[in-house]
Amino acid sequence: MLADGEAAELPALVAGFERLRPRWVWSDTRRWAPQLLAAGVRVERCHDLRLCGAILEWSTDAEASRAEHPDRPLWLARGPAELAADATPGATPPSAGAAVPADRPALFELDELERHDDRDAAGGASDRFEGATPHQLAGEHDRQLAIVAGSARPARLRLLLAAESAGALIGAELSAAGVPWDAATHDRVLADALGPRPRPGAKPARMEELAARVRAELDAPTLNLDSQVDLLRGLRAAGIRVDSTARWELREHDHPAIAPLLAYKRLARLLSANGWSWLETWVVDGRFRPDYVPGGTATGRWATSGGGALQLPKQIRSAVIADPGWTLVVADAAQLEPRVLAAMAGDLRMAEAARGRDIYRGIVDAGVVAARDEAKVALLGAMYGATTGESGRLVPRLARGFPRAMALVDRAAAAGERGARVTTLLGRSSPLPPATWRATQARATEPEATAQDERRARSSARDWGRFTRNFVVQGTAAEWALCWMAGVRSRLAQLGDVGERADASPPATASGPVFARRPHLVYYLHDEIIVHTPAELADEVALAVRDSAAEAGRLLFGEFPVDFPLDLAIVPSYAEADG
DNA sequence: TGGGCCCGCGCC
DNA sequence: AAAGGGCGCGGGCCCA
Repeated sequence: MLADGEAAELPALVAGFERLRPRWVWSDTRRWAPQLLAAGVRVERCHDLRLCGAILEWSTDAEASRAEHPDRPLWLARGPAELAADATPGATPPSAGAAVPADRPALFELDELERHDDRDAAGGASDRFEGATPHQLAGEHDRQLAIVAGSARPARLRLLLAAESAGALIGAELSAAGVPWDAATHDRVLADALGPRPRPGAKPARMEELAARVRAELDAPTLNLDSQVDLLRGLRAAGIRVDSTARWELREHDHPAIAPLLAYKRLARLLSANGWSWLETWVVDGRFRPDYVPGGTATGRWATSGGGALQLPKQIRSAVIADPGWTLVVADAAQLEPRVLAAMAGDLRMAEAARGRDIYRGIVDAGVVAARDEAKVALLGAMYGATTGESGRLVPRLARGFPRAMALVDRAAAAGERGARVTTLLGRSSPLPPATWRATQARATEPEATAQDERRARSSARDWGRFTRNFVVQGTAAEWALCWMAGVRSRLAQLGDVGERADASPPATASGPVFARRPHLVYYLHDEIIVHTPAELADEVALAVRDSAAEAGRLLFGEFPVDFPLDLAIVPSYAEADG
């Protein structure tokens, strides 16, 4: 750990070096970026050793090269004192002309890799550093670069590592800036739906009324609607034949208790997930600051640990309101995953169907299916591995129309069923199935295997096949989104600060020292972003967002003729953008 | 009392 | 309209 005195000097030191536009190499962005941002220092680019190491650990593209670099990491602490020694005398930040090459990495001290990376249930990265001796940061960086250089597709991996690291910076910046949130509007939404805020321990009035009606209709005066067990028993006792209390199953039944029950469940969800206590916990000083976990899922999509930022219900998005004089630029990539599939499969016919705005309409126009809804269901089924129902019935039609795209996902599924890894376009590899999965497969091949053993094995093989089928598409879409967002980030940085003109928007001080006077990303949801910007820059921001989308397409797919249209809106409130 | 599981449901 | 993939989270509930 840094000594206190050194930690205090860190932001100024980093800010000084930043003028040389280095790529910072550090252990973990989550560990370093927040304190820098809090001190008003933004870093342009970095190499996140933890995230990049996790990618390279499993990359099948890098397999051969990894074998040539088997050394265990060995961390050597390098503190700010040594960092400063590279600079002009003392701890004075160097001027732009100082003799430090722009691409020379600056080194941060690291005593041990943090390891909340337990994505690999199959075992791997998390025990990799177990008991490792302290080790040189630069050595680990060199090791990672060597793996990339010796890999099958170094340019793609390099792009992936840069995008992943940019994502890590963005994650920290989103939390630092926060989503502008109007607590009064949120409270109004809650009160309209639930009734006034109840006393602690009491249920909102609307929920109590609905619960009473359900109990009356079921003739179960003491029924606890919040208990799944109790509720299931109550429904059955009233003659409603259900196997669960899930909404989609309840909807199938015609009974006077169902409507108030569904209404109750909807309100209960709102209250527990985004009610008044959520508001008090997560919205401070007019900003919602969730804790993002970039690269937190197997496919490379982000996760959150706290705040539930990736599940913001549409119901409360009206509380996302730009500061006075500011506005929101809300953009999402329309039908991202099918477009990604078409491009990565090199399926020209599917890309053609996707050109313009609506790929589902395009599939109908190509004569593959008769109706837009059928196209949608078939395409989702192809990407998710549907085998039954309408979706399963339509998938073969899709396969005839777009054999290349279908072959790509079918190959991925077949690999998964064998227990093999699959890889995204840029080189992120899927985890291996857990040991229990292998045991299930092995059992079915034994001489004394029963029919049930075989059924179980086939079923779990298909389960894993659906995962890998979806992995390649979802993971590559996540890569597109990372590149998009990284492009937006760097373009916004070039727009710079709004000046001190009398007619300029006032600073958004709650966004923190780095972002108070400049457009900045505030939200990211898989294929959607929100930029909070001074109103006078909104058009420039929109252009930056569109340019970045086009650039992301070229970065991943070169000149392959696929486009990634955006639904983009410049609005004061998130609720006014079409979801 | 706290950890871990299941359920249900919000988002993509 | 449902069913295929990925998640997080809160509540209930069981068990130590």
